[in-house]
Amino acid sequence: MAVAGEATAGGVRIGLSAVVMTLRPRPAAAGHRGPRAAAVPELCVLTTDGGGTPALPFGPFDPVNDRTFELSLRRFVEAQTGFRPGFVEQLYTFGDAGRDAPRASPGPERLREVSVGYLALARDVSTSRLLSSAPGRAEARWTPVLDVFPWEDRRGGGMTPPDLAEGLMGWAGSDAARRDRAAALFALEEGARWNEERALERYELLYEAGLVQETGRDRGTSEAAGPGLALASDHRRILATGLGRLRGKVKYRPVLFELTAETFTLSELQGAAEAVSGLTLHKQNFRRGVERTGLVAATGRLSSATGGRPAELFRFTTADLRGGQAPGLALPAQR
Amino acid sequence: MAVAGEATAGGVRIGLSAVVMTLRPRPAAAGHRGPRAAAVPELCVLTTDGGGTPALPFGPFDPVNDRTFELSLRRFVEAQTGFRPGFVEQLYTFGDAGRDAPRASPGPERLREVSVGYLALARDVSTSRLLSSAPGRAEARWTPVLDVFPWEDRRGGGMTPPDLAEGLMGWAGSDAARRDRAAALFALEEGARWNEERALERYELLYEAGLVQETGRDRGTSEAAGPGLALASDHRRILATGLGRLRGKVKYRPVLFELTAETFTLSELQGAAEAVSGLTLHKQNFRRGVERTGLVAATGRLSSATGGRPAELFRFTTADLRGGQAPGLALPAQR
DNA sequence: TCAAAAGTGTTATCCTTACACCCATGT
DNA sequence: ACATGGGTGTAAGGATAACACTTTTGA
Repeated sequence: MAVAGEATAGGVRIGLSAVVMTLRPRPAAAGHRGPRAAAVPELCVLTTDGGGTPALPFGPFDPVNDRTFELSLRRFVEAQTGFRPGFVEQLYTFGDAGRDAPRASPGPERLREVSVGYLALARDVSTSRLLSSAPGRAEARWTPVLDVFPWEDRRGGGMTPPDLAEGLMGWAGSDAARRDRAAALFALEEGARWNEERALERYELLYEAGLVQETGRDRGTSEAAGPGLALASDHRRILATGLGRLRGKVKYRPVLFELTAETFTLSELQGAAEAVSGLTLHKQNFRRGVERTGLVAATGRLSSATGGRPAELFRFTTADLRGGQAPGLALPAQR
Repeated sequence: MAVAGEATAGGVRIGLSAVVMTLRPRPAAAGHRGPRAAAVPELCVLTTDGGGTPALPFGPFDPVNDRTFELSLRRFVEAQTGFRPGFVEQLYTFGDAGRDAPRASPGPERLREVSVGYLALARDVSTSRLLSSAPGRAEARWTPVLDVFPWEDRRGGGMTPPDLAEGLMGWAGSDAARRDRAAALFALEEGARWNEERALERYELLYEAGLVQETGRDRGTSEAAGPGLALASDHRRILATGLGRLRGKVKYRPVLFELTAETFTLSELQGAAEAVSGLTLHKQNFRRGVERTGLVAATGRLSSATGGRPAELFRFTTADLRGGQAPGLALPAQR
């Protein structure tokens, strides 16, 4: 029976990668005990630490014991991290040669790694314990997604930092196509609008432009620095895929409620939407949008943990009225 | 070197399936030489005929010779069918056990087949030759997609046929959840709105309800009949995935122009959108929507092949102005 | 009484939907 | 002239975006 689950042959191995996301209370900034701190959560991704570089949970597909990819994924994520994901959806299958380039393969042929990426969502798990340094096991932790992609945070009037914009323009040089592409993706021009869903394209542009750490690593040139936290292998690309998918999906399916508690105030819901999208949203228009969907219902109870006037608590109602599918939430940007 | 490209081991085999779609002139109905026949195209999918049941082009992934899935796909589609696809996009990776159930596997272990599905689009190829019965090769042909999914055609006031609605309600019985699901997906209730993107969910519901041929085949029970043309293995499910993806994508990316000729009249463009969506669209609102996107430009030339007043010819312009991404087309339903 | 956050009213503008009508060509 | 399809004007209704303002609590 050999190594169960190690599906290898002809230089191919099938593995599963998991982008497991949750919202966690943002740790209070040192020396700045903001009153609303609890209401501004942070989007985090589950990572393992297999020696230095953080990585996504990654495991072999076990064709003998698991009937489906999804079961396989749930099994190894729990084994590696002690965490049991809820909502799960396939992202993409990555099979390109060279995606893991500089690693020498053990055999005479190059080892070909095919990985099926999955997105999984979970409610706040700050109380539950992740596996830490169990023998022979990777250490699991929650890593803020915007630490990995700092340029994806547009809250607080956050523009693309000047040095990154300069780097992009330096790469583009006089190539008009490059300039246009960079300007469109990063909304560099005055009045241009930022599309939060295009996280993957932005990452890939930065990779191509040699502005992230992975470029140097994969080309075997230098260990150049770059913005954001680099991940192992092509995991940052997979994470960007997951972030883009989540940001898009929030707008047409009620997935945000996979990330929130049973009951929530509308401000908390808005905070969740802002953490996911990386945008500051317009309060009243967001509320009107939420009401229009009919996806939430007032519970009558109040939350007085907010510092100001107590807020009404709502809950998600699965009333998927209207012939169509259950919709998502409008994300009306502020400013 | 053995069978190059046959990636097998541990009971797993990786293959690629292709949903190659194009628009072709609908063959004139016998005895009804309609004048506008040329303007109403038909969405077709490339199929092979490996002994009786039509199948999608399916081939092994060749990890030795092909750097990427996409190259592998392009290679074997061309080899099998003589046809070279243009636009290509990954759909989904299917890995569930039992998806090919009744076939006895040769070895002691069950052969596990993982297939990566792809969507490919092509301009009208009615002039180019598909490979026909070359020795040792599958015969390729274009199969109308709506012959495979007759219930997906809502043009001409097409409602779900009464016998299918009855079959669904018979399956649902007094189970309210089943009734709601069927009613929502097939817009059975008065005034309910049909969502053309949900082709996969509709097919899966029919499969679950035992109303398509594949149900009986996979359960090994009877070779029951059912609406539409059954395909080999789970290829009808993959095709439904592709159809749903295409119908959705048309609305937010300019993919329709991957299917149309260099120049076209707005009526032809509308016919293409109707063939893809299975809807009858509102003429003027469709035009306004097209204009608003800025995706087409008038050429100044006229087409007098229409039977009435000559129509202006337009062409796709890749002017992806406006900071965001190039948009798709609005599909304003008629009636 | 004041800061902080909850929650509401109103308006201009745009897009969607829907109505009906005119225009240019071939037969 | 008339059938056939190409092409247009206009208006109601709803969604969106943007104004600023009132309410309720804790400190």
